[in-house]
Amino acid sequence: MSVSALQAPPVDSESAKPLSRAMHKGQQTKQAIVEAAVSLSTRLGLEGLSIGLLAEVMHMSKSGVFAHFGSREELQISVIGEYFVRFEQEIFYPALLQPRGLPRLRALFDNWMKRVAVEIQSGCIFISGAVEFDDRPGPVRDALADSVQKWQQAFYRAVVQSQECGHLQVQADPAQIAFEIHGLILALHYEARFLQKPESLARANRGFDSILERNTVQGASH
Amino acid sequence: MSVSALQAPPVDSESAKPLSRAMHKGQQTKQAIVEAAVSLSTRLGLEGLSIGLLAEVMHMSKSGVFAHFGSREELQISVIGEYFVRFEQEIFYPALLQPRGLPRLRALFDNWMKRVAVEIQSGCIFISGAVEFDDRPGPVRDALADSVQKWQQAFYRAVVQSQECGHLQVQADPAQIAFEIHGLILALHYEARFLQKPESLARANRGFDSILERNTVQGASH
DNA sequence: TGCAAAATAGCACGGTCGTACTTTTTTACA
DNA sequence: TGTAAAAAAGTACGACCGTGCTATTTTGCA
Repeated sequence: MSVSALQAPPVDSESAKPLSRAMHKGQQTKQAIVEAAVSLSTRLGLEGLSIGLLAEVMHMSKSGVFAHFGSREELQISVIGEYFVRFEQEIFYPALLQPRGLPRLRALFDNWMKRVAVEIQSGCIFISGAVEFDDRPGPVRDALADSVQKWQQAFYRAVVQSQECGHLQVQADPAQIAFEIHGLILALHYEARFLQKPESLARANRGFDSILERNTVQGASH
Repeated sequence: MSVSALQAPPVDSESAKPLSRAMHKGQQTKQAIVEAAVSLSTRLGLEGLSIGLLAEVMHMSKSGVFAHFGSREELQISVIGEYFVRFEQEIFYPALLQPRGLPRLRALFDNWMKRVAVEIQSGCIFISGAVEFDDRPGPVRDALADSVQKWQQAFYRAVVQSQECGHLQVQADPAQIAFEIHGLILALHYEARFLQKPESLARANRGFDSILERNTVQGASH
């Protein structure tokens, strides 16, 4: 589960989730609980997620749900883990199918935009969680920061590779580019979800194009 | 308290706050409570603000605090109002002392950066509140959205004025510029406060300069 | 098929929350 | 200074929270 987890699709066929065969009942329902918890957390935040509400949604008793995790913190950490796995599957792995450099960087951003179109209605744990845990140290905050830094590194890597491929100017600061892209994503979330401005998605796309233009090597093929 | 509230400094000398004379005891302590509530809310969010904790900080009874507002929602709305007043005083009014156009736009952003340097340790209600209330309709959300839109309009106005003064290109989309500036501020908050990256402030400043450069009228004096 | 083990439910506890109601204290003006 | 009004405290209630403990049900393997 190191950074290399972002480099290649998962190869384990043992711990995969929907192979109800070879998976005991407990693990199945635990997986189902985590999925319901993710759904609740995207809307209510990790802090808004309560075991009582989760039990109600699952048609289970509070203690039945609780027994799978042992503590609320462990539940929250499981949610973050599951959320990150989905991030990998929906955004990163598909982007790896594109060739290195600008095409992959674009795919990374485009996949993100597709996901955001959904998250406008639900919410993003990496954004709400950052606000909820920004001065609340502990294992939940650590798990959250780890996940965030993993995708930030993946984005950073894609920018650097674009430079190595001769698509982006070598004198550009890749961390600065990653920072500005992050800003576009945050502004999109804020303005589309809270202020309900439908034009925000186009604005984020325009901002991304503008960043690329201004750092593109003239005449490069991509 | 309409949009014009951003256009000029307050002129009322009657309802000003520290004139303990002519202000009954109740209003004084209410003001003190609101100030303590703002301090708590910046750190814990508007949702994390509780009457019990606030009473403890104020060395008062819960019911004593409660009586001043009648409901938690009213307390939260008071906090938002006070927070917005500070925004005006620390960011907007000083910027109005600068001449129209780029100097004022720069002052707006610079004042913001100064304030963020403080908010790194505490937090920003306009950011945490957006996450907490993005799908929780009601008067608190409305008050929050109103305040946010007021400063967004002030920023937008400064950009348009920069175009009118011949400082920024007229073909630029001022709303797009405002959107990208908003993104820089959000990324700064996120990366400095949650991820604790100290270089974020410089990154935000670089991003702002880059936005201006790319929309500046060549040879304009500013 | 029986039986240990795993999964789930039931119940209780102490805590915090917002808020309603009543009582006491403090204020400010005649 | 006396007194009505304002401010603050006291108390209680019901709701939800996380979590520990015990009983019951369900599972899966010998």
